[in-house]
Amino acid sequence: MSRAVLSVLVTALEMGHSVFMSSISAPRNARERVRAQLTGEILAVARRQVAEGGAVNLSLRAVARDLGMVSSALYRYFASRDDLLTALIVDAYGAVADVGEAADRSCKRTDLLGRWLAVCKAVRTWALANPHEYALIYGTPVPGYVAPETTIEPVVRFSAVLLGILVDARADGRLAESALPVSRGVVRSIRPLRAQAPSDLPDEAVVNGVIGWTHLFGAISSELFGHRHNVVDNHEVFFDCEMRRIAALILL
Amino acid sequence: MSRAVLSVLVTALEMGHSVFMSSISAPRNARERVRAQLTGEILAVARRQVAEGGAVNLSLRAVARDLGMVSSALYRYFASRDDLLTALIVDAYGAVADVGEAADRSCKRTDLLGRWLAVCKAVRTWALANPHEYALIYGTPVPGYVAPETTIEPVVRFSAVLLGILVDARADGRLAESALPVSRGVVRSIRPLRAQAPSDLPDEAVVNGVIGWTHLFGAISSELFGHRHNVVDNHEVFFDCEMRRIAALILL
DNA sequence: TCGTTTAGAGAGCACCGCTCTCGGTAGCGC
DNA sequence: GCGCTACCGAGAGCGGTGCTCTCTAAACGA
Repeated sequence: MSRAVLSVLVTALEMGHSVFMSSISAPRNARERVRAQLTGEILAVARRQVAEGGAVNLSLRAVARDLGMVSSALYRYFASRDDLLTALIVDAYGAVADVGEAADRSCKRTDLLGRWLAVCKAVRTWALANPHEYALIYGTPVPGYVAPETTIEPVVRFSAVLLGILVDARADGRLAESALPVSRGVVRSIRPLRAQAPSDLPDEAVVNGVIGWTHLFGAISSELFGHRHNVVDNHEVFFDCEMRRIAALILL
Repeated sequence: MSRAVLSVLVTALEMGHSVFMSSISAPRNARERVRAQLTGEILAVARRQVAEGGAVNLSLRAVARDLGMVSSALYRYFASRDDLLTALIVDAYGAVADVGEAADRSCKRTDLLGRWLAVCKAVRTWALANPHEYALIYGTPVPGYVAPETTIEPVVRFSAVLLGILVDARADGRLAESALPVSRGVVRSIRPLRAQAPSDLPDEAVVNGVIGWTHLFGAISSELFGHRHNVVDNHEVFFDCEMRRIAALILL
């Protein structure tokens, strides 16, 4: 998927376009303009409802009522409740990528640890502020649900942030090397990511990147989903500590 | 909560007793025996339904139909759908504790790395075999849901397994020590767990224990919830690798 | 201006969780 | 052994859900 195509997709989403039912091109006439407008309003109301009561409590009928229309009319814009939820999921992925990129950019390129910690902190802060949207992404997936292609772009964007730190660390000779060798089997197991990562990035760095990424979302989920009840009582302090320890595994 | 009380609770649950609506004592007469029996059947059917379609698709009416009774009759046994789900959640916590304990026991006491890896592998295997029950625990919590006291016991049991490994490592002088000091703030942040852990266990070991625990469930959730799509393609191999790397952070 | 596309309203279907009432019965104390 | 009572299951019903289908009216392109 080319960068140009991606940006069109993103633009369409930002304008409130549903990628699922309407065309991706910009509104050409009044009808399409009002359609885009209403699609955006539906998404906004749905987003607010999810923010307030979680995905379980998202009701098409309630959204319709809120907008002063009848529930069946909503189906002109979203084919199903799942479709509406999917749009919100794509949004949430985008938000995570946004805050991650912003945090990374706010640091000096050479401050590798600072960049890593800033990204972690930014994602956690966003998750705390938007717990239900976080849960949309990292909570229980809907049984039988398959993530649409549209989620690929923001996910790639976020992983690019982490990979960027690793690439710069490599350039500065600051990649950590473990005593544990990376076996051929492990190298093969990460082939999908390997294919997207710069080829001069050592396998070990890629492995450690996945570990860091896993721990980041593991720690946030742990806190947000209540699994640190009776374990940790100052989540922020502990989070900083653990992300530093994970960083020590990756960076010198 | 004393050990004796705990074992009574566990026994009651194993017999299919609902801790929520019926008394905890063993059935004293025929009436209570048949009640316990039916409660167990309800739980079994509900468990199967969750296993097949996830928690979202658990329907009281469907459970009732399956048992040849009318839906309202179910409310004699469980006050609400949430109550029924809660019973299943407690069950799932218990299952995790069970497989963890069994895996730990199957290893030589001095084989610390082996014990850690065995526990991790056992939990992952259970999660793969029972994905929806895993999601019941580590997926999105129901908004407004507060875990009942009953979940404490199995959670403590599982954490005792991990702490046991740390305690034995300490005894054998095989606790890893990081270059990163554990600040006073961090020590304070883990006070709740500190209070339950053996007091001679160093703070750093407790911190690392939480990190290991976090990564274990982070990695399993990552795999099970599909976040390693296009990243890892041999999950088992990578899981083994990452849990070894996390172990290196904890054990010598 | 005329045919076509599109949007919204409304009724309705099948399901859901949950409540309440009512009649029958099984187990209890006496 | 008998009567009382606690309990249990059935049934109807309420308000809610997602989703479908049909109908009318309005906006559009030609």
